[in-house]
Amino acid sequence: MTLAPDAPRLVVADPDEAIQALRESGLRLSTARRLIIEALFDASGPVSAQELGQTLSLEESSVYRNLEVLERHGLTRHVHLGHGPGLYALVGRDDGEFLYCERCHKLTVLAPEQLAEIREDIERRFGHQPRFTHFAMIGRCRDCAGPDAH
Amino acid sequence: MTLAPDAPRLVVADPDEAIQALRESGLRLSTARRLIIEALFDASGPVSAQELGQTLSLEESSVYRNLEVLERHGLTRHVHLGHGPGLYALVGRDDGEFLYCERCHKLTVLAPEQLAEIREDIERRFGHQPRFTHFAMIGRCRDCAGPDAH
DNA sequence: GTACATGCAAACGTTTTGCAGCGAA
DNA sequence: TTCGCTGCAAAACGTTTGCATGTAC
Repeated sequence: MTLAPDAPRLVVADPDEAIQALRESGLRLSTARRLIIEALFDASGPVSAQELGQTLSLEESSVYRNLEVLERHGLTRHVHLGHGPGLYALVGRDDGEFLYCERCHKLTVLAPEQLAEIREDIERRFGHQPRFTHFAMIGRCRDCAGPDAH
Repeated sequence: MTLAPDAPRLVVADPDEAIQALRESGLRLSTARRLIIEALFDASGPVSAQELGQTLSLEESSVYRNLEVLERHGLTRHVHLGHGPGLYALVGRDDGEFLYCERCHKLTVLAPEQLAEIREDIERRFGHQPRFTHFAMIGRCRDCAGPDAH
C-alpha cells in the first residue's frame, strides 16, 4: 500500500481509543473483539476477514459478525478493491479513499480532501458524487497503463 | 438506465454483426450463443447471467461459459456495479463507462470521451488511470447525496 | 442471572469446474 | 467424424444465518 504524494498523514488512533469507543457504544469487549481491533491497528493496510480469522485463530463467521457490529457503530469500515474479499480497516487508522491498480495491485490511499476538486468536477458535469471509500477507484497505475488483459 | 446529458448515441450494432464477428473468431454458432447475443442486443442495459438463463431457458453454467468465451473474443463485456452479480453487455451495444448510484440504483452511461478530462486530471495528480468500464464509479446521484446508510 | 458473543454447521448467492453425451462444422 | 458445446451435478468462493453453549457484565 502506498500513500499518494502530498497525502496528509492519517490520524493514527491508539487501539485503546477504539476500545473506549466500543464501550461507549454499549458493546461488550470480548476477547475476539479486542484481538480484531488490535490486529486492525497493527495492520499495514486493510485486511480480509479470512486473514483476521487465521491470524487470530477465530472462526471466520465470528470475525464477520464482529466486523459487522463494529462497522454499524462506526468503529471499522470495509472496502472492495474489485474481485476478491472485502478488506476491513479501523476507522481513524486506514481512512481515506482508495485507488487500486487492477494489474499490479498497487493500492493508493488518498485523504478525502485530495479528491475534492475531482469530485466536484464530476458532480457538476454528471450529477454524480463518487465516493471511493467503499468501492475503490479501479484502473491502472502509470506503469501498468496500456491495452492488455483485464 | 439513463444516458448522461450530451452522451453521443452509442453505436448500435445489428445482432448479425456480432454473429458475424463470432464466426470470424472461429467460434461455433450454437443455439445458446445466438439466443444470448440476441438477448443482449434487445436488452435495455447490461443484464445478469441469471436473467439470461431464465429468460432463455438455458443452464446458468452454460450462460457463464458462453459469456466468458464471447468476452475473451471481444464480443461481450461485463461490469460490476457493486454488490450483486456482474452484468453483461454486447460490445458495440452497451459500451461506455458507468456511474452508479448505490442508493437509488440509477445507472448512468458515459461515452469514454466524456471522462477524458477527468481521467487526465486524476492521472496527472495521482499517477492513476481510472477506468469505469469494468468496475463502475460508485457514489450518489444528486438526489441521493447526503449522509446516510450505505 | 441475563444478555450477548462464540464455535460449529449449514445455507446463501455468484461463479467455476468435471464429465458424459449431443450437435455444429 | 470430430471437436466443441450442452445439461446436469458438484464444488469453489465470500459471506450470512441458526442453534446450542459459553462468557462479559
